Amino acid sequence: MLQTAHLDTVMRTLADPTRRAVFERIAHAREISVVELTQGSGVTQSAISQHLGSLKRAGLVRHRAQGRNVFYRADPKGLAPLADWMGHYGVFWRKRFADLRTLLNEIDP
Amino acid sequence: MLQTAHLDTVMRTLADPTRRAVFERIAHAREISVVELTQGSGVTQSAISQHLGSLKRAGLVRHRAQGRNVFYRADPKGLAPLADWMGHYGVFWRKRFADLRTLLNEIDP
DNA sequence: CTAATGCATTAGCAGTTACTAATATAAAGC
DNA sequence: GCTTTATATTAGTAACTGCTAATGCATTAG
Repeated sequence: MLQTAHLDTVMRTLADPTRRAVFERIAHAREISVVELTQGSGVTQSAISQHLGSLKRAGLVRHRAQGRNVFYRADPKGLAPLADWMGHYGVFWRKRFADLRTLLNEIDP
Repeated sequence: MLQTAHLDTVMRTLADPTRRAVFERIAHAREISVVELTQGSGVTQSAISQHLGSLKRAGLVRHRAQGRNVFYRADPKGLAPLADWMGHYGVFWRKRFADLRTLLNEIDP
């Protein structure tokens, strides 16, 4: 399934704490350059660039080149596979909860 | 942060497709034994057992021993850190996951 | 009791990954 | 022009991970 493959990519991409921190900084800033992301990250510019490549391939961020800078911004749609996956659990746990309530009401009306 | 450490564990645990598949099977069944989980999983019982250990440590599942069987069930609260994290992104998701978070906290198995 | 079953644990290994260092490219400043 | 700055890419490496095979330990079956 293509859907599942995409979820796989998103999950694996966000699983790494350093990369997730990069994503969070991008998401909280409207737009941010690679220099800024590198500063205070604790890793080299190379590492940041590689993480950005992963985030980009996962569809979690977009970028825009301006002069010798490249600005990154989060793509809200990128989290959709994860949101869908979690939403699914919300639905059926709600249903299970409802079933349990029904059962309890039948036992003790 | 302890919260962040927990999210880390949950994310890393669910990132592996095999392990996530195990979790999904557990969640969809009310209760399921290790034999059943092993059947049709494509991996050995040893692998399943190790995945169950990870899921347990991440707080995503609970278990109950009965005779020589061990039955696993999903702990809805285990997904709370993930729902919490996702709630920080976007208006649409914030509302969805605020509701889910409430639900997860209401359930006490 | 002995054999078989269910599950967990361990060791070892192959594949993956996150990192640094080095290098390439291109734009901006001098 | 030459130098500096911003980013990407590549190679190499140490650490991690998910797997199997082997083993141990209970519990049930015969």
